[in-house]
Amino acid sequence: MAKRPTIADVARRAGVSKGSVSFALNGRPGLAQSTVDKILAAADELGWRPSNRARSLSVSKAFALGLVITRDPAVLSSDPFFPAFIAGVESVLSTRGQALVLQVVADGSEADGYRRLAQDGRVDGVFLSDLRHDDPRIGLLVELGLPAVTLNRPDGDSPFPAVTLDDRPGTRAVVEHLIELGHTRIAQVAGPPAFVHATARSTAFAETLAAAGLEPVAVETGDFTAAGGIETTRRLLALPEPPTAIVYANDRMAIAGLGAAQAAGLTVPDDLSIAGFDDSELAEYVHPGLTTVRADPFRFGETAAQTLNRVVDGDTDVPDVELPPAELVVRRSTAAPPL
Amino acid sequence: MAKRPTIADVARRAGVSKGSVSFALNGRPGLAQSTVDKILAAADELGWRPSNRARSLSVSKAFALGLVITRDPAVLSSDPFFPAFIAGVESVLSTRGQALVLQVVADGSEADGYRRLAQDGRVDGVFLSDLRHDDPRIGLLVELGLPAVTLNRPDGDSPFPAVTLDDRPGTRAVVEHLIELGHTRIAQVAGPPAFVHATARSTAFAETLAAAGLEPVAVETGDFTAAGGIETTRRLLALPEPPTAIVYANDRMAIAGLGAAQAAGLTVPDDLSIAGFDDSELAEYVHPGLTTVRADPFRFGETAAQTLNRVVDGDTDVPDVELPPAELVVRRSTAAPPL
DNA sequence: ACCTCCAATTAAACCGGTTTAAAGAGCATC
DNA sequence: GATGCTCTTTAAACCGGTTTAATTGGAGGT
Repeated sequence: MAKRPTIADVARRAGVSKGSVSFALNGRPGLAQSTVDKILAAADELGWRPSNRARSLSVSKAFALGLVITRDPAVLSSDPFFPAFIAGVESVLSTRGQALVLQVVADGSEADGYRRLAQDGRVDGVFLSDLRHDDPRIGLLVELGLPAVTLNRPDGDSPFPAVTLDDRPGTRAVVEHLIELGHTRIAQVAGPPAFVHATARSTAFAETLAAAGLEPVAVETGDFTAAGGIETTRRLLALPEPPTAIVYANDRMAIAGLGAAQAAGLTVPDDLSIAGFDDSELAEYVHPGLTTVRADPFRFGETAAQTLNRVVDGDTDVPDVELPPAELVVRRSTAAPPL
Repeated sequence: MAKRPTIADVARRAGVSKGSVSFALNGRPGLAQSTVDKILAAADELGWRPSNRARSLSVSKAFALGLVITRDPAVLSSDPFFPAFIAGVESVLSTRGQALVLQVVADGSEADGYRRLAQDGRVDGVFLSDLRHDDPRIGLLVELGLPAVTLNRPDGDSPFPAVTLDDRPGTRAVVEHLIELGHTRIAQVAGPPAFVHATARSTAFAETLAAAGLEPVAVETGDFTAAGGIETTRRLLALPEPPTAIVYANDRMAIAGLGAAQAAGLTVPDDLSIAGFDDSELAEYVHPGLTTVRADPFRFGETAAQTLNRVVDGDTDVPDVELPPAELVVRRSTAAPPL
């Protein structure tokens, strides 16, 4: 376990100064090509890689990006979004020698998470996920001077670029699909209205129905968890005139709702049609297969990382990026309503 | 956005030298109490927090731990283990001002992930999850000189402490539960035999059956994914004498298997009993609720982080830690076999 | 042969902490 | 009053890079 070589070792071996090694490594002009070659060869022979720690200190950068997620079971426990999103982020970071730093915080104290990342200088920028209406984190990050990219577009002013994926076309497609099947009594289980993406799905739902001259049987507000899916579904099924189709704001609630309907003695899709949102792994494999909307969280992560890196690199006025909208995936959980 | 204060600012304000400030901060003896108070007061007034970067450089520590996970959809996509595990890890790290660095790597190239974390000096230690038989990563980490803790006990020699959760009692309980219900034709969908925890569950399954004088109808090897759960279940149901109960090595395969059975026209549990492993969120809410085994990944993360930190802190001979075994959760997916 | 100018290179400061060796202060001892 | 000893405190080196300002050497011009 010999100590790793330092820049001084390389300099000595190449017969030049530390500064020249630094120049050669960073491809800065002003060095003769022959010298550059000599230095790179020496570095190679010694297997030298510059120390991140030293570099971090002298250039005041962390070479890392941060993601704060809440420990809230609703978001954390089995959300299909984050793992794939993170994989997408990493696919970008690994090519640039950057790392991803995770902060998991207690529900409600996300601010502390960002503050910690900033004060410790652990990261050069952060991802702002699960954007809320009038999200206080935007102001916080401005105050902390921490670059960021928002996932979805905030409603207020924001100095940060946004990477957006329009949930509305997918939701619209689901509703239209149900209407085409002949449904007129359609209900929704929405997500918490505090979230931007939850309300986007909700308004798209309402607007599509309205465009067809229909109105929702009922709209229940869930919390994106399976438990919430059960509870809201039970309420909908207990209505004097229950819906013949339910549109859920995510797959977890939909799969739980499917279970609730079956537990209530209903057959899906004969008695009740059910649609989700996400196309999570299990959606395809439950019985009946879940009609849902397919997003691409991996690509979301990839794009978000690229965008954030442009900001971090000092690019001003990085434009928002719009991802291709999620598309409808029709499976067996939706069919014509009972007669 | 004034620049953050440095140790020199604090020293000037307190009228002492940089060194004294450092001593005071780290609670080292040799300073008069009055001086310590004066320094801490000055630090407080300026809102000074030592720079992690500078500290990292001078003490050659990263103040961070690392986790490498594979991008393999089988492990990544909706594994209920990691998010909760990570939350547990963070609950420890956040109190110590440490960070968690994530590396997501392409399937099969985990070695690169660890190598990168080590060479970049990003972390002081790593978690070794999803331990395999004769896991090559152990040798790699020894070679890299990177401290680690293994999740489960490796079969070969290992210089690292292990945090273990015995899967066998839980599996045994499931099988005994099925036997008590009257099942004699029990099959298993195992995990990939390369994984230590997969074979632990498999041997416990086989041994418990054998102890009751039974033998498995069939053992299929799945890959922990929902798709694999479907496929193996179909094969089991197509046997000339199909099982009356199937024990799955995780919930994802079990839930998919449940779907496959229902799609084949069977009623669970009347025609077929099904049991999973993990007690993931959806287990409770699918129909019928899944009988499974409840592990505690949060606590696993917590304990692993504490243990790894002892190693990182230079404690030699940190003992292995055994977590309380997972326990059986009986729901509606298991019942007496059909007559 | 001398001066100028430019390209290539280097010495040294710097980032913000930690740590070691040495200096200084205060007091008892002889 | 000099010596020795402990208790505090400090100056300076160090971690391993980056960056700026200064230096060197050689080519080109007159």
